[in-house]
Amino acid sequence: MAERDIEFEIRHFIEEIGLFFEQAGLPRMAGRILGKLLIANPSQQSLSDLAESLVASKGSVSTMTRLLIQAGLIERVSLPGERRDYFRLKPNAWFQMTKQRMGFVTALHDLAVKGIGLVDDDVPNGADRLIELKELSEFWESELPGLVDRWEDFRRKRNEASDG
Amino acid sequence: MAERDIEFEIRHFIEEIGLFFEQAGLPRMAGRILGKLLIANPSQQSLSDLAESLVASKGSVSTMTRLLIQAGLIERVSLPGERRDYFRLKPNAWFQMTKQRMGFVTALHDLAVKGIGLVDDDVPNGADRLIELKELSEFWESELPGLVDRWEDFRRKRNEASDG
DNA sequence: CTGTGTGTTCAGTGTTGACTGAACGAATCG
DNA sequence: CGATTCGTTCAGTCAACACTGAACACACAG
Repeated sequence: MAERDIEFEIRHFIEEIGLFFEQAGLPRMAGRILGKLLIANPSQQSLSDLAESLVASKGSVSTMTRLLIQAGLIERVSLPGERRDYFRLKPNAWFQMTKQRMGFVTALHDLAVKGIGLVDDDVPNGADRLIELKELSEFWESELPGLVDRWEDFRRKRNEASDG
Repeated sequence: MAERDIEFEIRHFIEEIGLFFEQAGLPRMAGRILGKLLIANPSQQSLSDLAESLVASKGSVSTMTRLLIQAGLIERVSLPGERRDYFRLKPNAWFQMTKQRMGFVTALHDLAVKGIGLVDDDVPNGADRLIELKELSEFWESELPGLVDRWEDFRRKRNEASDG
């Protein structure tokens, strides 16, 4: 495959990742930054690097990096004697993302409990849908710790396999 | 607590649910419909019911119910000798939602594999972030079946406890 | 000090998309 | 057959927001 084709495919890949994360609720540009950082070499990229390769304004990249840092997906890297900052994906960022989703779960739990309190006690099965919701969030809360453990096991085993 | 207060609180609850699902990517009106169906008595509501109680146009409700049906969260109920249709939450809708999220996971998996193919083989650790992504989606795929089983167990136990 | 490269902020723009309201088709009742 | 009610569709409106580009503040070099 020619150099030019690969370059084209990489741009396409970044765009796909951008669309993916847009669908997941992030601004498209934030998704593009994630895409770029996923395949970038070197793995850390400066704000100007990102702006140039994504054909975006520095303002936009600045805002989006801030967003992504706050979301815990990337981190800022500063080097002594270097004026510019670099950004790179946080290790374990993807799992972090799923862990953060758990905030949603507890929010749902609270809402469910609140709703149950509002339902008329005299109505038979009046709160059954809310109870199901509450139970689901409790289920997730009970599952999370084991999930984290098994993920760490999973990663460890993969690493051992690739090292040895 | 006075009737009027409860009514007010219920409206507020519906609004909160609406905001919650808006944050999760749905249109706010779709979230409000879910909120209404969560506490509604009776549990099935007609399009006109929903439009009236949510102070929305029938057009909007029609569009959003279609969306929610396609998402597998609600279902249409028609009765013989009844002109109007009714909508109600699908049982197990909430868990269905988490299962559907898994579609995202496989999409991510495909993207990760694609990205790995694009990374220059000569670069040491060039694809490590993509590999982490791929492994995470594989991890989720391996976890899902057990998760479903345990959720069904969980529900069954709760039901037995409340029945007996 | 000036000059250069850095990142942030912010007003303005353009677009997306949720929502409305009216027009329409379909079904039921008199 | 109207007349009525139901649900859908669609053009238009409005607000939210991603993104740009310029102005700005800061740091360092000469």
